[in-house]
Amino acid sequence: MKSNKQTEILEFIQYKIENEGYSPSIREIAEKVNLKSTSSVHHHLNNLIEKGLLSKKAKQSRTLTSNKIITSFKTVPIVGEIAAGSPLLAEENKIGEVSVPQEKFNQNLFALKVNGDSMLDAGIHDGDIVVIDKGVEPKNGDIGAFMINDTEATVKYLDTISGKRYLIPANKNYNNQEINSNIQPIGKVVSLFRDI
Amino acid sequence: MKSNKQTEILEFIQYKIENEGYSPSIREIAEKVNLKSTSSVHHHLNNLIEKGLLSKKAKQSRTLTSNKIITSFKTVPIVGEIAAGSPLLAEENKIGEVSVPQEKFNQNLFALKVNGDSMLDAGIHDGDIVVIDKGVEPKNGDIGAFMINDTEATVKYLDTISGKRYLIPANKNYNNQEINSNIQPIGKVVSLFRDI
DNA sequence: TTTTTTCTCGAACATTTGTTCTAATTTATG
DNA sequence: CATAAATTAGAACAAATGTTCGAGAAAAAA
Repeated sequence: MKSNKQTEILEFIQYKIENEGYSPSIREIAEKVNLKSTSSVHHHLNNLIEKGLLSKKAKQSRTLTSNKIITSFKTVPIVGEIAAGSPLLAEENKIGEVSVPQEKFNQNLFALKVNGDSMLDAGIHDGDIVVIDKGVEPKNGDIGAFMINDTEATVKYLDTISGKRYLIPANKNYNNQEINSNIQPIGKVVSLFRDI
Repeated sequence: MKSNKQTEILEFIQYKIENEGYSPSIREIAEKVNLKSTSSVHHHLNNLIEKGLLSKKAKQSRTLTSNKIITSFKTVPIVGEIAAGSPLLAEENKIGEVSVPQEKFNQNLFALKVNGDSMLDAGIHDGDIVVIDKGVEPKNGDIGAFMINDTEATVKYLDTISGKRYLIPANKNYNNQEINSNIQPIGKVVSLFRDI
């Protein structure tokens, strides 16, 4: 039976963290929820911590954190057009971010804005954002991201046809491209985002 | 010319906030970046604030916030298959979550797992997650979510053909469906997620 | 009602923490 | 080298903040 005051306190803490970017102090909480004594708040905080709804560092100010059980997401940088020579993964080229479930993938993620319609038949449209896992080398049948001549990035199917490996677009207006030393795999495409 | 120390400080603050959930104190920063005096840190903090890279509340502890321009995300529930009669938007039916940029949309968002390939030519595949804005009524040409007979949800194009309004699939194997009183618009499809 | 538990208050205390000032040190500049 | 500017250190101070204790008030239970 969670008391009304404690709900009030919890919600204020969450509001404050989300909107101000830092935890409220005990006195700020007291004022907000109309408690005259800091020890009253202290009491409720300990209660909330026991219930597992809050965490804090002892004797340190403004270290309250909410333990709300939500899926944890991480942000992934979207790298824009790739200028010749500039490293693909540099944060400097960031044009945006996407948010992906934290557990799902490892650390080596980045995103790329798709240019053109060469993968249209795979449901990948111009302007879509694809998330690429650098830690996974694309295998036959996978959709991968590849670097061409160290200047251009492209997203294509990878497959082997009569012993030779090709980048294969999902659009009949484009041709297969045999893989040579100028083409380096970047990673596997694992996720896709689209604004409609 | 951003000094090395200041970069170090900025990165530590960002790291701390992201991983611990709250800002470090000045003394914690001093120890981390090997400065013996709190005033040295104080000096650099003011510098970073002048440059617009940081914010803080004066005389209040642990209120440092990074001004890094990042998109803020919110989570949206994914509602699964819709059983007859059960309300579509109930959190109880949640089978997952997606994360979308906070500013972009209003509050009335939920997500739906796409069943079937009736929108294949629009690049919407079986198993994709579509985000639906309940606050926006789909107009002609939009992709919308619709409730049929209060039991089934579907995602289709909406358009008017010779004066009559139709739900139009993006797949030639499916037929248009004239809108009658059994079909209610839920909202507009605004975003799409796919795991590949 | 009586008893018990929960909640609240007030005050005092100990740390933590931000702030300020001056001087020493280092680094850049001419 | 001499000078100026930037960086760092040290100490002291004031304010903010978490913590604790005892007692009273309110609510719940017996």
